[in-house]
Amino acid sequence: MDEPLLKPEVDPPARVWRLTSWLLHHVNARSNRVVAGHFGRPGWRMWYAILAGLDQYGNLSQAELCRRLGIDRGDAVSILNDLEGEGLARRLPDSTDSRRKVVNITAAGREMLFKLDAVVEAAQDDLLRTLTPEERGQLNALLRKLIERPGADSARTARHES
Amino acid sequence: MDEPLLKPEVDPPARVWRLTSWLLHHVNARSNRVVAGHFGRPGWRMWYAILAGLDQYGNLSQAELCRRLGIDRGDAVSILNDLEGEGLARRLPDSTDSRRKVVNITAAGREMLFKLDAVVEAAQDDLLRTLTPEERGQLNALLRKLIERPGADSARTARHES
DNA sequence: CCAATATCAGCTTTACTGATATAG
DNA sequence: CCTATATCAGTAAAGCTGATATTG
Repeated sequence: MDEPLLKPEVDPPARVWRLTSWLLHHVNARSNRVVAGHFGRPGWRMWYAILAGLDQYGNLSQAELCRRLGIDRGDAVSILNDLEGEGLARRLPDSTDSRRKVVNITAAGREMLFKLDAVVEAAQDDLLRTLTPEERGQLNALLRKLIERPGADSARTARHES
Repeated sequence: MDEPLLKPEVDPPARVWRLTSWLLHHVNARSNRVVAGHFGRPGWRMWYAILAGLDQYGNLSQAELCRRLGIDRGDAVSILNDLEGEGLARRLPDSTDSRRKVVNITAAGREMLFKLDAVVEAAQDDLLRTLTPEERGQLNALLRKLIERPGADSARTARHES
């Protein structure tokens, strides 16, 4: 959990060291490894995203949930199978539209979500260890600025604490 | 090349929107897509890294090259096959150690490297479109700070223009 | 007849692990 | 005998595409 991001013998060429995309790639790779290491099995990102979505929005159809999360409907199926298999989520038929299945989170699912909160939080601390709190805020703000489309509702930055 | 990073219907839960790792993941995914779109075929990252390494360091064994770049030796084999097949790199036997093959870049390889410079540069501009030059510099500095091990030679930040 | 839903099967890219023959 | 090199084979995770039966 404390391995260096770059092994000491690594010495990236100046050309790649200049690139935001190269830096992003490696920092991202590390953050993936760190969280995966804490969680102990693969798929944590989707688990977390889906559980978080169910907790926050609740009672959506699978398709609608996936649209909100920006993930593939096909991929979600097998993950929801796993989540349901472990009693973390439930699929119920939609009474008003029998094509749909309404998904929601269970009590155990909420527990898992809290556990994942801690895991993911620890991973952030690990990843951002070398940054001051101010720098962490800056980084998040810059990354959000890259994600937000130019004319989008930027009130969310306020809504969700910076 | 101008698609939004997040589709308009996507509305990430507050839990993931807080996470540096989630933001990194998505920004990184976009930068990958953008560069791949410009380049037209997969593998550009390794091509670029290897050509850049060969250009900057030159005349290294495959293993040493991979160590410097931080990539897998096995993966490099097939990419070097491609590069050699297209006349962009050459493998020569090492006269002092017949286990080794010394790799170097060709004139055509350097041309490809310049072409990739432009491709990758365009992708950065595309990706960072919503940031001011100052913000781009900040972002790079923060990402580098995350990569650099605490006690490492931080002169490289100076060496390689910020 | 067309569109949306949930599901399944398959592919691609990237990274990693392990085995091998050869040579220091 | 042990280590390093180049190579190859196989695997796993994540993302994406396309097809299907069912229902609105």
